[in-house]
Amino acid sequence: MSETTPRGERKERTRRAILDAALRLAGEQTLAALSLRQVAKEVGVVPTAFYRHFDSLDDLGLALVDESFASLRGMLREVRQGAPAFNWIIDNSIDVVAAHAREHRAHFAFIARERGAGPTVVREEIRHQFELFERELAADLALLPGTDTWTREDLQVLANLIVTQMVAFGEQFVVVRGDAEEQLVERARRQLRMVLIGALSWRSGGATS
Amino acid sequence: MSETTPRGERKERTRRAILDAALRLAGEQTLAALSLRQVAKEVGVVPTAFYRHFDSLDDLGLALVDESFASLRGMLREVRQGAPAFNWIIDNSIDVVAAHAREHRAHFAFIARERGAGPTVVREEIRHQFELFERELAADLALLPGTDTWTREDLQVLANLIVTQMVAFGEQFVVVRGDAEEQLVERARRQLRMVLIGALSWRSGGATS
DNA sequence: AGATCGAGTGCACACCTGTTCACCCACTAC
DNA sequence: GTAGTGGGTGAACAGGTGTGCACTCGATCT
Repeated sequence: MSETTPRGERKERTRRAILDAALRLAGEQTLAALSLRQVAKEVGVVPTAFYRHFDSLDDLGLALVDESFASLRGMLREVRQGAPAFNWIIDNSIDVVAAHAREHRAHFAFIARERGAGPTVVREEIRHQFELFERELAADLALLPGTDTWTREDLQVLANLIVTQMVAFGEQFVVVRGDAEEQLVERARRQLRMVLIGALSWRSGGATS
Repeated sequence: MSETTPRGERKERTRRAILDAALRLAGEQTLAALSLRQVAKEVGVVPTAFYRHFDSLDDLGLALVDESFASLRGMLREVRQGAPAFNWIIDNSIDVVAAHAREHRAHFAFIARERGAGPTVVREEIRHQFELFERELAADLALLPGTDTWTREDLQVLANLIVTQMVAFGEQFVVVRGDAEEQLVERARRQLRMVLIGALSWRSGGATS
């Protein structure tokens, strides 16, 4: 190995290879069922070389979480560029999530899988990241027309509801193939519309029945 | 082992012990990361005895899924006993889910975990079971006042939305401890109210913004 | 020029993995 | 009472597991 490469570059290349291999292998099972030796073999490197880059598989898992959420944050930034109106949320955000899920399918699937199973530390980090999303979304919602009379708590509750739906949408989107995709998008759009109609008549509409 | 027990009873007892042990161990990691020998040791039985009861760990997994959903079905039956009105759905269904989640915490956690990770066959079975729930809920929703003009598809979409929320609620409920529980319940109630307000003005209310 | 660093190697260890096989021996059926 | 059934045993297998340690040898520093 190693023709004549600058040191840092070589290290970075191996690190990337490990991350990619782990992401691929975790896609077939789950991170918790993954072994250091499997990853090393997939990369084409001796098992002990792994330790030059990560302390443990949990460490690797956290790195993958970071990577995955980096692309998700990019997505969020994109969503925020639109005009602040309810219709805009419905039409744009779902398409943006779908586009990014298509592009980073492996990362989406990884998050979906490790969100519930996966090493404790990884689960916690993912949950934390989603909480951040939730807070940012709540802040955005406060800027929308019609939410003037809302309490901070109500905004948070709605944000949680929307994030839950989007997570579920992403999870299903990543599993589905081809023609069913558009169908899934249409359903998500309708659901988000239902939710936002309900939200619009929240303070004004009152109770139920 | 085996003092002087009737044969069938003895077998059933061991089977139960295996299921319980597997449920407990899976709670600490995930089913996919579980080994036959771990389970056998936990039960206090030799590894090969496992095969007298299950063909494989996947087989065991399916049995656990069946068990978990059996209690969920009991829950569903309970929810259906109420009067068919929107208010009733909000006030009852969440409490019922919470009560059952408290009582069958391990089963709920198992489903939540294995829904995303876990052996393929187990994932598919869980997804299928939730689909059945969705269909039953859609049928119930059709009986409610105000859904007369809805298409079958719209009912399905709303049912999916509600099931998604309830699954997310169950997942979070099972993770939380003590005082935060009631807070979580209150949030779920408010969210369900938002959703149903939106649903009520679905056909009548029209688009948005 | 020579010294140092550090990514990747190779070997070794003790342990855990699924599965096979022949074997008990308490229960059941006759 | 005698034959058969079947849950549980214990040893053995070929292989996979994480990790420690001494090593190479090119890239980097002085």
